[in-house]
Amino acid sequence: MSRTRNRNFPWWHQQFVDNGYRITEPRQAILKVLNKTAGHLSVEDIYHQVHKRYSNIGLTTVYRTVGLLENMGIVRKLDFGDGRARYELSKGPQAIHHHHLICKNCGKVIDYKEYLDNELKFVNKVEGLLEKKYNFKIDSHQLSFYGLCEKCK
Amino acid sequence: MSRTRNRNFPWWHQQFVDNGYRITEPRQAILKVLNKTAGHLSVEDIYHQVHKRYSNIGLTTVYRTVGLLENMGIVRKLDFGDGRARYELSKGPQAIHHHHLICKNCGKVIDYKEYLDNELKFVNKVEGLLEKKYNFKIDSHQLSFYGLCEKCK
DNA sequence: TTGCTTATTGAAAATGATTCCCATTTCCAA
DNA sequence: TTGGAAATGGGAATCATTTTCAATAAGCAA
Ligand SMILES: [Mn+2]
Ligand SMILES: [Mn+2]
Ligand SMILES: [Zn+2]
Ligand SMILES: [Zn+2]
Repeated sequence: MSRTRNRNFPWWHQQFVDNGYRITEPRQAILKVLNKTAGHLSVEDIYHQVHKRYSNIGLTTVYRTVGLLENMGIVRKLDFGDGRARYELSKGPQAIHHHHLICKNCGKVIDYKEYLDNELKFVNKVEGLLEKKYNFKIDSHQLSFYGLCEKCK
Repeated sequence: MSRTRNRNFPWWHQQFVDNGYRITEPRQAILKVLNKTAGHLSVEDIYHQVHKRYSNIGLTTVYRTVGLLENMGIVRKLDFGDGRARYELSKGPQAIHHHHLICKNCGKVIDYKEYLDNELKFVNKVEGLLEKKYNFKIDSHQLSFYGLCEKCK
């Protein structure tokens, strides 16, 4: 057995290194929560989860980390109109491309993955068009449908 | 000339009446601003505009009215990540169905209207599917593309 | 028109999410 | 191992939005 350190780094490790960001305990803990917990987590949600194991990690750090992850494209910031930002993974093995169906009355949110192929075709066309016409470099999109859920309609 | 009152009500008038909402000066002033001013207005933007003519109308009223209009489907609430809500007409002669292209760096927002027919076809399909599968009543959608603008890329 | 009922309003205070500050700690390249 | 920059955490500060409540004014009935 060599004393070689475990090279089985998490999927996001290299991206941190490439950006010159340090791999700290708070960051690892937060990423772990994001990987393990499904759904649309608020900063407080994450904070509470993280707090179970690391009661020393501060709320401010969660805010900062989540912001960092957003800039890195690892996480996506969502606004469902409940007054607080929510986050979900946009990279990594857990992340599945999807969009949202939102109830305007009770705020229920459904992740849906239907029509991915059609969407891909459609979205690619629009992206190409927009990139050319407006000289943008597009790297993501978001599609949301709004209405009333089963219970609320 | 008859003394008959002008029946040339603004397009949103009937919707107010139908809902039992009163047609007040603040509400008229705010609607007028929304109709006249293009773009994505923050509550403060609206407040400042309105204030030019009606310096007595309060900020709170703008918040309330804009919320009312959102519930009525007259206005759409947008989040471009700058920490304040923004609004645009979603009904009336000024409203043109469109989506947004957003620069993640400088926050520039472009309204685009391309590919409307393709989109309509695609969106209708998805809507139908989602309504059936999740038993929702869908009444609107939002599509946004994110990237870097000409200057920022 | 006049009065009445009650929705609406405005000012000020409260709230609450997010950011800022800064002294202290931690990562990690050399 | 160590110096220095990056990161942290806790409390204060911000600032958009909401709440409160007394005053006002739409709109309906008479
Ligand atoms: Mn989701
Ligand atoms: Mn727009
Ligand atoms: Zn609902
Ligand atoms: Zn830009």
